[in-house]
Amino acid sequence: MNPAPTTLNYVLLGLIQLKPRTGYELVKLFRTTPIGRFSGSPGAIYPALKSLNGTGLIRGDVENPDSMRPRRVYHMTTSGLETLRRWLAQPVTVEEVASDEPGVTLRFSLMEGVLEQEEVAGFLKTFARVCDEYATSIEVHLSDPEMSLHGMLALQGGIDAYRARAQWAQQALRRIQSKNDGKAVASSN
Amino acid sequence: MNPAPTTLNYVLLGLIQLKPRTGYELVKLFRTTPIGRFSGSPGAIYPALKSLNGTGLIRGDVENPDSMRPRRVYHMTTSGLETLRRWLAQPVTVEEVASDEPGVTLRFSLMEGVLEQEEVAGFLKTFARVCDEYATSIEVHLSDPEMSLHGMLALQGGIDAYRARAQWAQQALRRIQSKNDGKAVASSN
DNA sequence: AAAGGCATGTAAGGTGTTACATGATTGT
DNA sequence: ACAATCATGTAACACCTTACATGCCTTT
Repeated sequence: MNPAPTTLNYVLLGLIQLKPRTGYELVKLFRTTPIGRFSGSPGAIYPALKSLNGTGLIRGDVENPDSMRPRRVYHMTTSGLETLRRWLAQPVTVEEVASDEPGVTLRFSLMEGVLEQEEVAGFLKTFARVCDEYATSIEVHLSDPEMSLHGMLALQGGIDAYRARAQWAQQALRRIQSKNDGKAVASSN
Repeated sequence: MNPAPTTLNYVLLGLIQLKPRTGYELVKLFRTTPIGRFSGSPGAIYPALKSLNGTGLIRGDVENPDSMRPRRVYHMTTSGLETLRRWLAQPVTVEEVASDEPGVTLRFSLMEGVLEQEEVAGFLKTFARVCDEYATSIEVHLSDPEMSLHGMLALQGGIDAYRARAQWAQQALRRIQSKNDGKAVASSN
C-alpha cells in the first residue's frame, strides 16, 4: 500500500504537487536546477514514479495514447497529498538537523501551498531553535584535547554554519509573515 | 589490490593515520563526536576495516593473542598512507563542492600532518574560489520565474552558505599561515 | 542526413543501514 | 549477581548509481 518513505519519493510528490509533470521533466529538473543537489538520476526516478503510481499516491495519465511514444503525465492524488502533508508536517528534530541537513531545507521548499502559514511558521521556529541547540551541543568538542587544529577549524565552521542556518530561518519567517500581512491588508481593502 | 574508494574507507584511513585504533574505538568515535555526521555504523566499519586490512592499507595486530577476546589494533601502512595522500591531494572540483559538500570538510580535517602546508594552502584557496564560483552559478536561478517564494528563500540560504564557506576557508588559511609563521620564528631563534 | 535533445525504461552492482548475535570485562 | 559497556562481527534488506538500450522528433 505504502511506497518506501525515501526522500526521493517525497521530493517527487512535492514537485508533482506543484504541477503535473512527466518523468523526463523531473529528470531535467534535477539535472538543471539546484534541487539536483538532492540527487535523482533517471535510474532512480522512473522506478520511483512507477511505485508511487502503483500505490495510488500519484496518477499517471497517458497523453496521446495513439502515439508510438507514450508521454505519461503524473498528477497528484488525494492520498498522495495526504502523505506529502504528513512528511512536511513532521516536527524538526535534532537528529534530522544533525544528520540529514539537506532534507530539512527540502521540506521547507516543498511545503509552500501545502501547509498552513502557522505550520510553516512553527517549522521555521523549531528549525531555528534546533539549529542553535545543535550548535551549542557540538561546541563542547572545541575544548577536546584530542582535537587537532584542522579538526577545530572544521568544527568551528560547522558551528558557524548551524548558527547561520538559525539566522536564515528567522529571516525567512519574517519574510513570510510580512508577505502574509501584505496580502491580508490587500484583501481587506 | 585496491579497496572500494568510498568515503568511509578514506575516513578510516585518516583516523588510523592519526593514531592506531581498534574497530570499537572507531565505532565510538563516530557515535560520540561530530565526525559521526559523516556516517559510520558498526555494520559498515568492521567489514571496511577487514577489507582495508586485506588489501594491506592498514595492518591489524592482535593484542593479547592468548586472551579469549582478541583486540585488533589497526596501524597505518606505507601504501595506506600513499592512498590517503592521493585522496587528500585531489584538487577540489565544483562537482565535489556542489554535491558532496561534507566530503570536502572531511578531507580538510584529515589532511593535517599528511599534506605539506603549501598543499593545504592550495586546497583552501581552491575551495574558497570554487565555493564562490558555485554560489554565483546558482544565483541565476533566483530570477527564474518558475521559482516559488520558499524556493527562493531556500536558494538564497544555500547561496549564503556557500559564500560563508568561502569566507571560512580564507580565515582558516590565515590561521594556518599565522601558526606556521609562529613556528618558523620560534624555530629560527 | 546527422546530431542532439526528448522520453522511458532495465540490469547489474555496490554500499550502507538495521537488526541481530555472541561473549568478555568492569563497576555497583 | 546484575547491568552496562567493551568488542567484534553477520545477514538481510533497501536504495541509489552507473551504464546500457531503445526509438522519436526537431534542428542544423
